[in-house]
Amino acid sequence: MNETDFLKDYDPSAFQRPSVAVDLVLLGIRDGRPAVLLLKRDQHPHAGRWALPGGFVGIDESLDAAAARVLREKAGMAHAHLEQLYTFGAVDRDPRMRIISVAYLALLTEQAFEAALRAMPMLLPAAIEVPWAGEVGGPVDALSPENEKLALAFDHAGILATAMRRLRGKLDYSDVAFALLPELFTLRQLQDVHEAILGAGLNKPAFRRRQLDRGWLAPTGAYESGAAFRPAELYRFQPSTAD
Amino acid sequence: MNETDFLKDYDPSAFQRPSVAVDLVLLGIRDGRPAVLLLKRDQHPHAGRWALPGGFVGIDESLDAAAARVLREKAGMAHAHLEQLYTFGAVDRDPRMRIISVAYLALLTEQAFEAALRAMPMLLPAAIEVPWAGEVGGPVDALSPENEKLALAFDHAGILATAMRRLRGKLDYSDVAFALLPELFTLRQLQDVHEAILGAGLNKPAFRRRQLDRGWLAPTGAYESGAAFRPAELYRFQPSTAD
DNA sequence: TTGACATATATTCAGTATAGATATATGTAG
DNA sequence: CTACATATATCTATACTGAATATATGTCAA
Repeated sequence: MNETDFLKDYDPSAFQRPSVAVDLVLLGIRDGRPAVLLLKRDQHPHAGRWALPGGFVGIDESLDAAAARVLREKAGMAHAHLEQLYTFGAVDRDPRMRIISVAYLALLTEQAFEAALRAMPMLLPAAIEVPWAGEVGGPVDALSPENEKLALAFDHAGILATAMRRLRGKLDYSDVAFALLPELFTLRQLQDVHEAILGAGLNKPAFRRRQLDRGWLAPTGAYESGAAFRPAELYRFQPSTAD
Repeated sequence: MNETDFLKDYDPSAFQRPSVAVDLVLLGIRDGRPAVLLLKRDQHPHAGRWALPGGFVGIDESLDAAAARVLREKAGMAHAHLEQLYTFGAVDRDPRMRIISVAYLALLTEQAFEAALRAMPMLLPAAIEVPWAGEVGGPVDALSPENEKLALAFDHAGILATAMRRLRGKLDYSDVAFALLPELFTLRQLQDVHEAILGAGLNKPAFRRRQLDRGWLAPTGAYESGAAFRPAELYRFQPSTAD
């Protein structure tokens, strides 16, 4: 910004500022499908619709800190994989006033997802249905536990679609999948996560090879228990030293 | 955001709002290297340092519209490939006041880059030096025409590094490279753009094959002229119909 | 105690893509 | 007309991928 613009701004009444909020896509895998945690709006506007948890950004609070605070306040969660997704700034996205929303993607393990549901009973777990393949695609649907399409508030359907595109895009060149898994996991669990996000089956031996060759998987020597068949080895995610 | 938070906001004096700005990374290829257009700051803070062109977002202006306006006002340009990059929201990124900046990446053809320099003589073309390979990396440097490292204002060095990471990441699965080329171009020019952005040489026959197999290149039957050797065929970018 | 079973893990093989090297084509310049 | 620089085409060895097959290892039920 240049100085002329800035000087105008020194007078707080010179022009109006938009409000800035963060909205969280709390995403996990549930019953083999991607799922998101939603809150029901009980007030105008969009009363009765389902919304992503969010909150305004404090004047002395960074965006990342605001996202972490919303995670704490709305999902009762101290830590999660949090990454900025996209900033939504259409003028009329909120009919009340100008609100710019910085969307964050929060990735939850299955345990964290269920813990959030217990801690905050007003949260609804909604399965995400992605009706397109690959990474280029239009809207997605959020389904109620009864498998009915949910009406989302504001532009939150668009935010959700952006989250799924981002997640699919990053899946095979980044380590995001591990943010959805517990500390110890089997290769089958890792593949299940990939398949849930991609919405497609994968070739098992090829998947194993690629994952093991990546150098991110540290075998633990321990094995899963309780299965009615040969138990699989448990692995741990080990961030690459080469990075 | 929930209603409690929102009601607080109905009273404009209840809490302060941050200012929201857009900053543009005006990027082109110059002398075979990626280059960015910068403005010298003549006022406190960071007086004498070089900054990305930017401007505040109007209360009735979408983020994309604000970016397009800055492109027009600061670079004298009606159109360019514009995409949102990342939103920077550290509390102390501007010492004067709280300003959240939504960074945009603007891709300019070589002609557009030079036209901007002519239209706005205060713009400085700075070569970008990326001291890392691949897509994961730290800071980058902006070099003056005399090849000296420029001191950038605010967190703009970080924004520039984010832009280069994004560009490298998108290069081979998206069509961004064509935004840096004129309407008609040869395969050699396309490869030059890729090599400039990646900072590395590429195998020529393999590059040609991959590009031609993608289905984005429409041969025109016309050939370049004026070269002291066999002229190459001119191609046109044709967005895939399958997408 | 033993064999059926379901899954993990290992191996193999063919088809495909890729990098790199080499060969050929085609314009300008002297 | 020939040298030359580059475009374009062809070839080959290698790596990767998907799919099929074989073997290992636990639980469970007869």
